[in-house]
Amino acid sequence: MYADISTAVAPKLETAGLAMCRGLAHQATSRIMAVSAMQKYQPGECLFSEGDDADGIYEITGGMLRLYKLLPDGRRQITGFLGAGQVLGLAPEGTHIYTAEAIAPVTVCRYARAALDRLLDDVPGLARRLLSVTSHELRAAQDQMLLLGRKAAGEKVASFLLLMARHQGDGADGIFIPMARGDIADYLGLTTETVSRTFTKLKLAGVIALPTPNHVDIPDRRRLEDAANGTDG
Amino acid sequence: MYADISTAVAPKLETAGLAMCRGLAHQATSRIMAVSAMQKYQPGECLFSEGDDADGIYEITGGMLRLYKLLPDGRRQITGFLGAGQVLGLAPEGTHIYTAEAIAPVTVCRYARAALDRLLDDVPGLARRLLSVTSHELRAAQDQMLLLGRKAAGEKVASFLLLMARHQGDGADGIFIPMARGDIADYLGLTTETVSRTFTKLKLAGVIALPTPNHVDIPDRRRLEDAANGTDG
DNA sequence: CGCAAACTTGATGTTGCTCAAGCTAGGTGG
DNA sequence: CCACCTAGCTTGAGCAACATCAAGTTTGCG
Repeated sequence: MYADISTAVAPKLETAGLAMCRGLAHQATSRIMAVSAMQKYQPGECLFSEGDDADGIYEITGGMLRLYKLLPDGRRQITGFLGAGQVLGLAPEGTHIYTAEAIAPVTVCRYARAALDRLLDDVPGLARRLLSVTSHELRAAQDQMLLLGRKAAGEKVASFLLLMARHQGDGADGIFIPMARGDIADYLGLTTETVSRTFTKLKLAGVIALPTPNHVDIPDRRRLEDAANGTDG
Repeated sequence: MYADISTAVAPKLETAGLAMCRGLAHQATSRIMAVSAMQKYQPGECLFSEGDDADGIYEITGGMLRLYKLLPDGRRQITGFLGAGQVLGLAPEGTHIYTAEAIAPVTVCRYARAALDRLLDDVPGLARRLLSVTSHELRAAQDQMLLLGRKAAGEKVASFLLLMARHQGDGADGIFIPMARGDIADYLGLTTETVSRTFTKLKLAGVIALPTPNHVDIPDRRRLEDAANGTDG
């Protein structure tokens, strides 16, 4: 009845090519591809961990993964969920500052860091491309700080659902939630129980429908947006 | 008895020059300086606001400012405090995503965005320099997400004090706090009252001393670090 | 000296966490 | 094909941390 995870979370890889090379000349593209390799990861597998040497940069071509940081006692903060077309692993100090782990089966294109670094001075537009990637990550991080520091549970969950909807192309009412409640909780700074209760409240209020725990229908986008900003009752 | 704000928060501008040009050739430096201008802002004045066209990039040469985002109902999240040597205003979509406002009297060097953008393809190393700036911001943002989402009030305040200490050169025990309790609260996702009470608790526990509300002494750095990670009792 | 802004402290309230128990669906083996 | 088992989700009851509301107190400035 519903699409399974592997098809649902890898919706639309641009047939034209990889995001890393978007807007670059053909010759630049082929030089970049020369230092790349495709890899696959199963759910639960790590691409790299916090503290590892950052010797690779990755672009996701399919699937979904979570990025997170841990405190010494095991508390976890998920800093982002990444899907097809997104780039990760650009570490400033040569060391990864978060762990990257597959949620759904992931395929990535891996670029050797040292080689890419050498191309940086050489390939026109590449640095600008990477700057754009990092700036977008930064923008997302700042939105998330506002959410974590100042939004109430209901607003957090509503914001999360809107993010997922936007991420899945905004077209249909129905969105697929590939991650577990515990992952959502660690992303929003809540507990599993609070996330679950908040889903139930939104359902009872008629703002969303939950045909299965992993599928959310949004009959009225506007009401969800109000819930996300506290602009509702 | 204590240094006033203007001297205390502008400790050590590299005499050699501006951070923007760090590591660049002399000729590159002069081309960058050609598109720059010095400006001053008094406490409370805005360099730019969330949503404004991003037509300038700024480097702080002295003073301190706060960056923040607002929710429609006025709740505020401060995403960072910036001091001498830090760069801001690199907006991905041509629109600023936060407001930048002076806390202490600020002097900045402003680079016209369009001009700097043109230099990007032209001046070797400049793109790399900006990439490094953005990557550091991103790293700070991710640390802050962990703090906002998963740390308790005591851990948040202790982390903040360590950040301030690091920022001020780590040398002496005494650090100067140029911002108000309300600013600290909006940075840590707390209220003014909770910040104040938490200072008092740390003082009573002997972890810090508070000779004035704006001066903190840290007799034992290690204990404060434990408090910041929840590694203490 | 008086005022305003910022800080501190206290009393009370609410949100979301903790602990604990059922529920549901998917997968496995008889 | 069905019973069982497990992992993840949901629900409930009680509680703790932090917010809110409301005074005081201190500090710097005109």
